[in-house]
This record gives sequence, structure tokens and C-alpha cells, in this order.
Amino acid sequence: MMQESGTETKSNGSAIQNGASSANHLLECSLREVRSNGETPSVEVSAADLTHLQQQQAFQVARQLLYQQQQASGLKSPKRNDKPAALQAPVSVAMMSPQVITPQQMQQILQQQVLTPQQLQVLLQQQQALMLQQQLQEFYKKQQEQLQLQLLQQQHAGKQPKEQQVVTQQLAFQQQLLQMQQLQQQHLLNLQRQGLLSIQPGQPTLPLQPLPQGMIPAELQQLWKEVTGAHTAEETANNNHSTLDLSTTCVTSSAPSKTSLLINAHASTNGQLSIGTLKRESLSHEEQTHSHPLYGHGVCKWPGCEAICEDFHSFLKHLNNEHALDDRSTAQCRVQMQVVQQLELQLSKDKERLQAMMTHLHVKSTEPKATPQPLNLVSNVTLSKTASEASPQSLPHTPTTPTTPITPVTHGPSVITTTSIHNVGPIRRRYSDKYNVPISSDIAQNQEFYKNAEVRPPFTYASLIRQAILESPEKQLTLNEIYNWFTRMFAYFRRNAATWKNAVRHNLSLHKCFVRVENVKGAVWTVDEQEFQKRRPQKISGNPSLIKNIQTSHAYCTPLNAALQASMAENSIPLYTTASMGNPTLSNLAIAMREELNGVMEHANSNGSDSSPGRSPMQALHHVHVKEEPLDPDENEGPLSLVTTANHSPDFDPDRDYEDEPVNEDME
DNA sequence: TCCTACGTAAACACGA
DNA sequence: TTCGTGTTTACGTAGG
Repeated sequence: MMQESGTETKSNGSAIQNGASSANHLLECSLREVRSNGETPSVEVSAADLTHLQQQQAFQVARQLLYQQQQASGLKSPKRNDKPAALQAPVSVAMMSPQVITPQQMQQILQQQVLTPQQLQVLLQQQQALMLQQQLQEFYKKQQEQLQLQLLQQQHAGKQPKEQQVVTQQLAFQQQLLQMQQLQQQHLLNLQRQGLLSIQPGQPTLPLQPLPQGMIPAELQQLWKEVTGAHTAEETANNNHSTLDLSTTCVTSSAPSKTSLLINAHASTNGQLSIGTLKRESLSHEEQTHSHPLYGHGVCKWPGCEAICEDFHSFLKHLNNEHALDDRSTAQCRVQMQVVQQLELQLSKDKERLQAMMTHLHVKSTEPKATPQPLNLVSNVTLSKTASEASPQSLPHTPTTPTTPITPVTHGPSVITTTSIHNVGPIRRRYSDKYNVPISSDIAQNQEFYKNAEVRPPFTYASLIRQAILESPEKQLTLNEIYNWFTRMFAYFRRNAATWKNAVRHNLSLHKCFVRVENVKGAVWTVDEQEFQKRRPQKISGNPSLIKNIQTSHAYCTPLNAALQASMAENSIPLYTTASMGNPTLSNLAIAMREELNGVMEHANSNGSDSSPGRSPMQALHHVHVKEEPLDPDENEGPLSLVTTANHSPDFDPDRDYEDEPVNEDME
């Protein structure tokens, strides 16, 4: 995993360098075009244009990389792999700087999100809207400063009233800008909620509502006109060339015709160039059908225009006349681009936040806060012997395959160093046990990976057996069903059956947590969750620091549970569903969190909190140990009902009669 | 160094 | 007798 990430980063770096050179080329073209018009770009605006071009180029590079990865993964894992490669890509979000969207970030965004191009486009457009406002504010702040400077200069000449009026107009304009920004922030929040849902694969197209094309209300447009109109030649000489060189496409003609410039303006306005060829197909389709991004329902959708055009030709005429390449149009284009970029930035930040939240909820809540790599769940899994001990026939897995596990979310360069491959041979420590990582979530997230790659799952046999049993509808499995689960879920266990089957049997017999129940049809195996959880407290019981962590983590139970419930409620998913029901991701998350809560609660109980005179419900429940304390045959039914409670919250009803659970003996 | 957990191998018993 | 299942023991390794 980490080597893969490193490789990815490397390849990305080279690609990005290419992209940067392309961006520079574009910039040169733009500058050439501007110079051909006899204008000298200001330093400030050139820098901004460079940013535009680089970011747009980053889009294209990211998209190309995504495409390449999809192609590559499609070639590498053709079998039993119907999901798009993007779904299997490791979901890892780097903690990126929220200020600038780097090409790497854009690539990560593209990699992480399973979005259709249409959805992506909508998101980009909405991001643009937000960026527009910031740029507008900056733009008019500068203008205001200049105006004030001029005002000071002209006060000596006695021209004060007129300039003050202009300043007043600009202040009003900025006020409205602020108001609009607030409104769009609200809209963005809605967008984020929808975006949350959109992450789930397999869902229909996002119900995203594209922002209205007229991002600038008519009032603002009027103000714009007034302000820009008030600025006569002396100001445009200082500022307007900054807007004239904003063309983001490399127009080869040295003397750009009106038409070509118009096309540039249109494209820029709608963020098409930022998306690159992502939308080219839809654009061409729209043009073929006489639809235009700036034309709809007989109205010109140029920001702030809304002029009524009876037909497409009149619209084109209107476009040529009213929105030709002038100061106003180019400024609007520029502003629109900034809107897109700002929205992209905002989106990336919010996705990053979401990912951090998800990661936090996935990671064991008892993780020490000071751990420098709290998210590296496998980095400590030793590989020292895996390579040598691995059976020679079980190493087809290439580290660079995109079908790498997701759960060991890697975030920092320090994480991307030690363990990029999952364990391919016998290892002595499985991180699921060591770090209490929810096995269910890992298996759920990396299901395709484990199914296709002959990589040994980083879990102990006991954890796997338990997971197999808990995943079953009845929470009980025969030995043969456990075998089948192993072979079905993990390609690794399709080999050396004698070895691992023996190990499975050995574990079933050895661990008290596995309870054998005689069934009508034979014997089934169930899980004594309490016993399973007991193994770890025993291990760490003597470590005060760990106990402290556990106790600290106990305080997280309530907010975690609350967050989970809120999440479930928001998604209309029952909190206590089985793994086989409902949204697999969320239900697995729920199971994982229940595991966390179970463990934490039980750790807390085992650490002296059992001040109650009697046993806790779970303890009372688990006093039936078939192996350790052979009881009379009648009590052997105990574990059956016991296991059915394994999926319940630890704070279940203490008065509940667990033997009243639907007994599974007759079910199977 | 000791203890514990884990993985692996193997022997053995039992029943279909 | 064979095979599957289940139990038990032994040994080596890794990590705390």
C-alpha cells in the first residue's frame, strides 16, 4: 500500500510536471495573444492567470491519470471484478493544504469520488460560484484602493463629489457581494450534504441542483455596469489589460478574431476549460442540438444578463453584440473562473473534512491521541518474514495494483514507507487484533481486493472465523460453511487448503470464544463475543497507559454513538442492522462501531468499573463456557442465543431474556 | 528473559 | 476404509 502510494506519487509527480509545462505553454500562448494586442499584462494579473492555467491543467492531468488508472486496473484485474477501478482505488485523503488546489489534490479528488462527469461538472460549477465572490471582493477592494488613491490625488483638483459617489457605489456593491456569499455558502452546505450521499457507489445520479447561471443578480450586474462604466480610460489603462489576458485557451491566431475570443469567453464562463475534455462531449452534443450553456428557455444565461432571445440565432447575435470581448465580459469571465476555483477549493476542503471524519470513525476510538500515525493501521505489521515464508505460488500480487485495501488509510508520507503490500505470508501479528481495527469494515471495503488478490488478510484466524460467523444470517456456521466463507472472501485461502483448514479447526477448538452447538443437522459454530473481547484486555491489562487510553476512549462512546445514530438517522438506516442488510458500507460501519463500542465498554467493565454486585448482563450471559466449564447438555443452548446478541449494542436491555431469541437450531 | 498470542503441523478420536 | 470433523499437543516466531 505504501509503496503503491509512493509509486503513485512518483508517477503523479512526473505527470504533473508535464502538466505544469503544458500550463506554462498555455500561459505563454495567452501572453502572446495579449502582447499581440499591444497590451502589456500586469504582473498581478499574470500571476493570477498562471494560477488559472495551472489549476486547469491540473484538472486535465488528474483526469488523464484517472483514465490511465482505470485502463490499467481494467487490464490487471479482469476477473471477478465488475466494479469500476475507481471504486477499488485506495481511498486515502492526504491532509492537504486547503489554500491551493494542487494537481495532486485534484487527482485525489477525482480518484476518491465516484462521480459521473455530469456530477463532477455540476460540482465544479458550484465551486466556481463561490470563488467568484472572493475574487470579486478582492477585485473591488483593489479598485477601491485605487479609487481612493485617485480621490486623494484629485481632491487637490476639486473633483471630490463624483469620486465619492463611485466609492459609495462600490461599497454598496461589496455589501451585496457579502450577502450573496452568505447565500451561496448555504447552498454549498446543501451541496455538501448531497455530496455525502453521492459518495455511495451505485446510487443514481446526484440530485444536485446546479447553480443558476446568472450568478450575479441583476442588481449586482447593474452596479457592475455602473462601476465599470464609471471607470473610464484612465482606470482601464491600469486594470483592464489584466482582464484582457485572461483567456485560458491557447488561441493560435495572433490576432484573435471576435468569434474565437467569444468562444473563449463562453468556455471560460462556464468552467468548461477547467473541466477540459471531461465535458467536451456533452458540449458538442449541446451545440449540435442548438443548445448552449449560455442559452436556455429563450433567455441569455450570461451572468447577469437574462436577455430574452427568441431563437438560437438571435441569441448568438445577442452574444456577439452584448457579450463580445470587452472589459466587462472578460471581467465576468474571470470572475466566473474564480468562482469555480473557489468552489473547487471549498469542495476539496469539505471532502477532506468528511474523509477525516470517516477515518476517525473507522479508526479505533481508543487510539492514543498522541500517536503520530494514528491512521496507519498496518504499518506495524511486520513484513520481515512474509516474503521469505510466503509460499511461492501465492505471490502474484503486484504492489502497484489499484486494488489495494482501503482500510489502512494512509495519509502522510511517513505512512507511505513501510508497508505498502499487505501481508502475503504468515505473519504473527494481525493488525485487526493489535489495533482493534474493525475487521468487518476492512473486509467490506476491501472485499474485491481480498477476493481477487492472493494476499493474506491481515487478520488472525480467530478474527476471520468470528467475522464469518457474524456475517451469517443466523450467526452460526458449520465448519464447512466457514471454509466456504474463507475461500469465497479471500483468494489467499483458495490454496493450501489443508494448512489453513487445519488452522481453522485448531482455532475453533482452541479459543473459548468459539462455541460449538449441536444442531439437528450437525454441529454449528457460534461466537461468544464476550470471550472474544476478553482476549485483548488480558493482553493489555497490565499496561497503565493502555488502560488510560481505554478509559479515555470510553468517553468517546457517547459522541461516537450519537454521531453514528445521527448518520444512520440521516440516511434512514436502522442503527442495529445486520451486516447483510441495508447499505453495506454504512451497516458495516455500524457494525464496526458497535465492535468498537463493545470493546470499549467491555474494557471499561473489566477495568474495575464492575462495581455492581452481580455480573453485567454480558457477563451473566457469558458464564456459559462450553469448553472451559462443561455444563449439562441443556445449557448448551445458551451460546446460541448468546451469539444472536453479538450484533447488539452493549447497552442492551439487561432484563432481556436472551434465550428467547429465535433459536437458530430450527432455522437451518 | 519471560510470557503470551499466534500459526503451523501432526497425532488422535469419533462418526457417517 | 475413507473422509470430515473435532481435540489436543508440540514447536517456532513475534512482540510486549
